[in-house]
Formats: sequence, C-alpha cells, structure tokens
Amino acid sequence: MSLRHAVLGLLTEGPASGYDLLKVFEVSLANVWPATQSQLYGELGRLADAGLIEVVAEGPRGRKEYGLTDAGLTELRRWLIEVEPESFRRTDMLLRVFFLGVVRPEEARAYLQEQGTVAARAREDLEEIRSAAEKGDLGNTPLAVYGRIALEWGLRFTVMQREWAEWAARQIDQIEEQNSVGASRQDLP
Amino acid sequence: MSLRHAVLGLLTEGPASGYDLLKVFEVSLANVWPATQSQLYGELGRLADAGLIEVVAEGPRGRKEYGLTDAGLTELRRWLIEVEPESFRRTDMLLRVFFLGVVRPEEARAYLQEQGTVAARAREDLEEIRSAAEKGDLGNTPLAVYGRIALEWGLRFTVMQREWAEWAARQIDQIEEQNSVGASRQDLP
DNA sequence: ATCCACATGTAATCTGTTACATGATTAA
DNA sequence: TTAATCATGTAACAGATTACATGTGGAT
Repeated sequence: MSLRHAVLGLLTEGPASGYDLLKVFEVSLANVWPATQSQLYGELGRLADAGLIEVVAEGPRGRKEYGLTDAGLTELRRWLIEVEPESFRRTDMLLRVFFLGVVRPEEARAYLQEQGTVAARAREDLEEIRSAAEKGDLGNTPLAVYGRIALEWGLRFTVMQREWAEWAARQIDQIEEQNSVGASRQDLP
Repeated sequence: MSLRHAVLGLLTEGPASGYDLLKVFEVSLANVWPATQSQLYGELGRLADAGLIEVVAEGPRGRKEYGLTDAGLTELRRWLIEVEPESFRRTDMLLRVFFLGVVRPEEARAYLQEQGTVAARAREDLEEIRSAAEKGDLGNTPLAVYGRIALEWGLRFTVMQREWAEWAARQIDQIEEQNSVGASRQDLP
C-alpha cells in the first residue's frame, strides 16, 4: 500500500492536483513506483476521506488542489522510519534464467546478452538524466540530494546487471566447451 | 502473468503435485517469484483447462500429479525466447529514499545504514546457499548451471546494494558538514 | 471555430494475499 | 490414538491495469 505514501511524499513539495501528480509519476517516479491515472484519482479520494490530505484550492475544469494535512505528514514520517521496506523482488528477467535449460545454449546466451544490452541502454538513459540534473544545478535542496542518491542506485544497478549478463553469457560458452570435450572423450574407446 | 510460466518451468523437471510445487516455490523460487498456495492451485486448474499441463497420476489424499504437455513446453519456450521481460521495479526501499528529506538527517542516515546491513545479511544467506550447493555438487545439469547464474545475480546485487547504502550514508554526512559550515559563515557579520 | 491540453471520474478484469474450510494418511 | 504432515480447494479483499466516459478552457 505504498502508493498512498508516494502521494503523501510528493505533496510535501506543495499542493498539487491529481493531474499534476500524474505527470510527476510519469517522469520522476516512473522507474520507482509507476501509477496509473485511475489508481491515482482513487487514492486521492481515499486519502482525503482518511484526513491525510485535503482540498486546499479549486480551479477551472473541476481542478482540485490537494495539500498535506498534519496527520498526513505524521503518517509519512511514520512510514519512513517505522515500516520495514518489503524486499520482494518478483523479477521476470531472473525467473527466465532458471528455465534457460529448456532452450538451446545459443538461445540462452542470446537472452543473457540481450539483458546486458538492455541494462547498458538503461544506464545511458540514467546518465543523461544525471547530466541534465547537474546542468540545472538544483544545489543541496532535499529533493536534489535524495534524488541524486536514488539515481546513483540506478546507475550502480544497471552496471551490475550488464556485468552480470556478460559474465553469465561467458559461463554458458565455457560449459558448452567442457561438454564438447567430455563428449569427445566418451566417444573414444 | 508469469506464475503460469514458473509452473511450466518447474514441471520440466518432471511431474509434480500442487503440494510438491508449493515447497519448491517456498525454497528455490522464493527470492525470485514467490507464490501462495491459493494462487498455485488456482493456476494449476487454469493451466490444465488450457491444455498446457495434464494430470498424469493420482495418489492418496486426492493427490494429483501434473505433467507438462507438448503445448505447455512450446508455450514455455515461446515465453523464454519471444516475450520481453518486464523491467518494472516497484521498490519500496527506493521510494522512501526520495522522501528522506522529510525526516531528520540522522534518521535518514540510519535508514540507509539499515538497508546496508539488510543487504549484507541477504548476501550472507546467499553465500550459504552457494556453499551448500557446491558441497552437494550437482555438476553441470541445466538447473545447476542456470541456478548458479541466478544465484550470482543475487550475490552481485546484494554487494551493490550494500556499497550503495554505505556511500549514500556518507553523502548525507558530507551535506550535513557543508550545511553547518555554511550556517557558521552566515552567523558571522 | 476548432483542436489540444487540462481535468476528473467509473467499470471490468486480473493478480495476489489472507483467511477459512475440509479431510486423508502415516508415524510415534 | 493422536498429532504432524500431506493435500486440495474456496471466499473475501486489496491493488493494479485497461478501457470507457465526460466535459472545460485556452490558444490559434
């Protein structure tokens, strides 16, 4: 139930409408906690019912700007400090690795190499975001400091993933070589 | 919809009952694709309806052993080779980082350090699994090779996460120092 | 005048979690 | 005989995705 807390967190920057928040989810938070429009409007309603946010201004086209209440900020702090993050990682990409034995070794190697290039591309995208952020020079505002720390995680993760994929592809080659040597041996009397 | 494919993948090792598979999900696949009992039995029913698996034997207590059909194996291969893995990572842990500015710097640093020790513990658990697997010496069976590759991902990931968390905690200290120097300067006439 | 961006909401469906419910077999 | 393990299933609920539905305001 962390969408709640993502919304509360974004509202610490100041009041915003569902529409505003949606754009933030699409860019800044897209890699960490994606959310759809449906989900967001629903959650805003529930947060308001719970008294964690409130409508602080209304604008054209039914626009409602929500602001954080004291209760909302308290809840956000509680979540940050007291609630243990869940460490589940359901990863599609790794699940496949377990079953790579059912396809031919060339196909398995191709899969791993592809994951390496995907990671490399992701890394490049993050590098661009970093460059853009450095030029903009947001200084030492909290969001800049912690945004930079989150970005660093992404940079390190993509490097790790690329290196791992390349290592894994090489492992398959080695196993293949051993198997052909082994097969030759067994062919001899 | 990858639970489907996890089940198909496990059945490549030979027929198994829902109960058998459940134990595998609890140990071997727990870190990659956890599944609950409810979910599993439901999925087995749907897979059988779809003709991707079939009951190959019945045992005591209503035990039903399912085996992979040709259609099931074909579907598994298709998924492995043709379907792009989803790269979404909804991570609780990183989402919090964005909002660490709303708690005191000591609290933020404590959070990051905690994430570092969590990663270190996870790393130790994986090391133990590795040792156990090496002693058991499964050789070059497909599952051993690819299981080892997946394990390596976990080992590298936990190292990366620990190093990142320690780096991040140091960053906060540095910012804190800069801020106090800045504050002192401004206090002077 | 017309189009695009703004702006909010609901319904259907899927996946997953927790809890409930039931009963058979086997080993001590 | 009794407790643990084996074994399957359903129901209620929460969270997320996709699609549908509607309408306003401002710029050209």
